[in-house]
Amino acid sequence: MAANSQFAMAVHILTLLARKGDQNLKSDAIAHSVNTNPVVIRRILGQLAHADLVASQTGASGGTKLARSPEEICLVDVYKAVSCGEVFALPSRPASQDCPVGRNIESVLCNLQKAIDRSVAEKLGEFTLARVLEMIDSEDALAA
Amino acid sequence: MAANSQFAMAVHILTLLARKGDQNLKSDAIAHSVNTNPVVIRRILGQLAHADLVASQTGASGGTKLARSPEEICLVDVYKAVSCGEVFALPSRPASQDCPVGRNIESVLCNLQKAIDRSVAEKLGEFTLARVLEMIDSEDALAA
DNA sequence: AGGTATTGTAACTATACTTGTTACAGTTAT
DNA sequence: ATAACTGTAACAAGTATAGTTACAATACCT
Repeated sequence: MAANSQFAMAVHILTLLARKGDQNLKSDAIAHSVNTNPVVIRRILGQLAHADLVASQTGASGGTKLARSPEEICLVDVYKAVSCGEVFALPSRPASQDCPVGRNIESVLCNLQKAIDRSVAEKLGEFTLARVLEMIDSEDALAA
Repeated sequence: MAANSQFAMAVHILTLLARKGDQNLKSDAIAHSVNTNPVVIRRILGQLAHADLVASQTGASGGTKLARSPEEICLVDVYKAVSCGEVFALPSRPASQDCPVGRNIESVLCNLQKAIDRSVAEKLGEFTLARVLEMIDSEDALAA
């Protein structure tokens, strides 16, 4: 499969929007920077809008801008907006209830899953969009 | 897609093997507990064998047992054995190099990816197979 | 009002991964 | 020898992502 890169694209998109400040940015311009199709961008923007991270305007001179300041947008929010939030999946078929292990593995795995997902969320909680923007700009300064 | 549940199945399998101690367990018996096809089990066992977590014997009265004690098998090892170890993917297409954000986003995302993957690995490093076994057995004791 | 630009979304294709399944060669105990 | 396993190839079905085209709905601008 094409590995799920929506989170990466979402961060890219939000970084562009953050730089644009209060101005609307068109999906076409974003698509150019991300190097993909505008519809792919608009799909992701839809998910971000649903999470109240961005706001779009239709019509001529429309486009999208951030719904909050970059300091108030956390990468956990982005992650939750565009992914299922689960690092690994539980089996689709239930284990055998005839087996002592099968009977209890599901709840153990479920707790483990929650612990792992929580640790990802906590780590992503350490980063704001503002900080990503700083990193981008400082890398650019280094290259200059 | 069918979500990737190989890690969950691998933990289930290893728990069964841990309970069996030094005795060989057949893929058929494992498949019964996991409620799937023996070939699916053998595929995962192959990955676990490659990581030196289990050892199999072919032939009549063959099967598989742990290659180390449950105290020496960590869930990070299992995770690394059966998955790519990446919580999110980087985009397959390179970003536009004409754009200041596009030029630098990849290295920022790559560092972020490493940080997240590291935090997952650290959390999984807190659990040994022995501890999973304890959890399974204590849940069983509660149910009894 | 009318023309134009832009979003939102449906529909379709190509690609690729996971799971389940059958089949069978190779290997080992009895 | 025979029977019982593993290892693995090959294939089908299901499903997710990414890319693309197309178009209705919406809003600006003259």
